[in-house]
Amino acid sequence: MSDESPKYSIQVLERTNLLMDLLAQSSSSLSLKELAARSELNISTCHRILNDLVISQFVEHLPGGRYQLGLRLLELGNLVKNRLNIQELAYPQMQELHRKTGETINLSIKQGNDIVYIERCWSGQSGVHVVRPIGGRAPLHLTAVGKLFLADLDAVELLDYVHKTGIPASTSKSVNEFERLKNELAAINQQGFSIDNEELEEGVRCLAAAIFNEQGKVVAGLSLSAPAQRIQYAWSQDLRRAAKGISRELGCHL
DNA sequence: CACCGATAATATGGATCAGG
DNA sequence: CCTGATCCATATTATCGGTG
Repeated sequence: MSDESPKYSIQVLERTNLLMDLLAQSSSSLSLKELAARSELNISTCHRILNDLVISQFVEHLPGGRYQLGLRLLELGNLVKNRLNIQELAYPQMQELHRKTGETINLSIKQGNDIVYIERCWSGQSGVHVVRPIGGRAPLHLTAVGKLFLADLDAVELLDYVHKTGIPASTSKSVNEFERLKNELAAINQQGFSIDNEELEEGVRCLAAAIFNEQGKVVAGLSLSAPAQRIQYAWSQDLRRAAKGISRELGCHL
């Protein structure tokens, strides 16, 4: 998680956010004591904040005293989701790509220094599939879609990203030096698609093509992920074609 | 319009209580 | 005895009106 948030000016909001993040990171519910320990907040501070979150239903207070994220977040999340109509536009194309390749097709957008998966097309049948959860995140420089966004940055913004994150490696194949990354991004802009060659996860390769808005900015990426040996590089052209089609529907005329 | 700063309002955390 | 809930004095913070 790499969220370089500007400084909070209201402390409780920062703390509230911290508690919600802790709840989000935990797979199970957490007790007051655990939350206080992990957040390093005083137990009574924790208790008060959580109490108010329970009143607003951002957090649920389970019998037994444990806390978990509440349904209110789903309500709000759905409002946001409805706004992201890029998914609707992209979905038919994603289905088509999936039908043709048999592999998982993802749609992702950029948020801070990460990409977030917002839509997915796959079928559980036959063999191993690479499936990332919707809402899941991954660093820009380690993913095919992320590199599309990086390739769209100017030199200053790219340097800024590199400094802020330190472009850490995730596997032995990760590109974690600035020069190599820069060269790769230049190549991406030339060829119109990007590759993640087992850089985020061993054994998994991805191909991706960018979706542009009416101003010609990259707003999302269409990607295909599969076990490394199954990837066919010809698919990158299919991705490109599909991404181009979606871009046109978004009003991009390039 | 953004930025200060005094002050009212609030959050804090140690202490204490409750209950299992 | 341990965890969670509540209380309360006070340190910290948010607010709002003024100023450049």
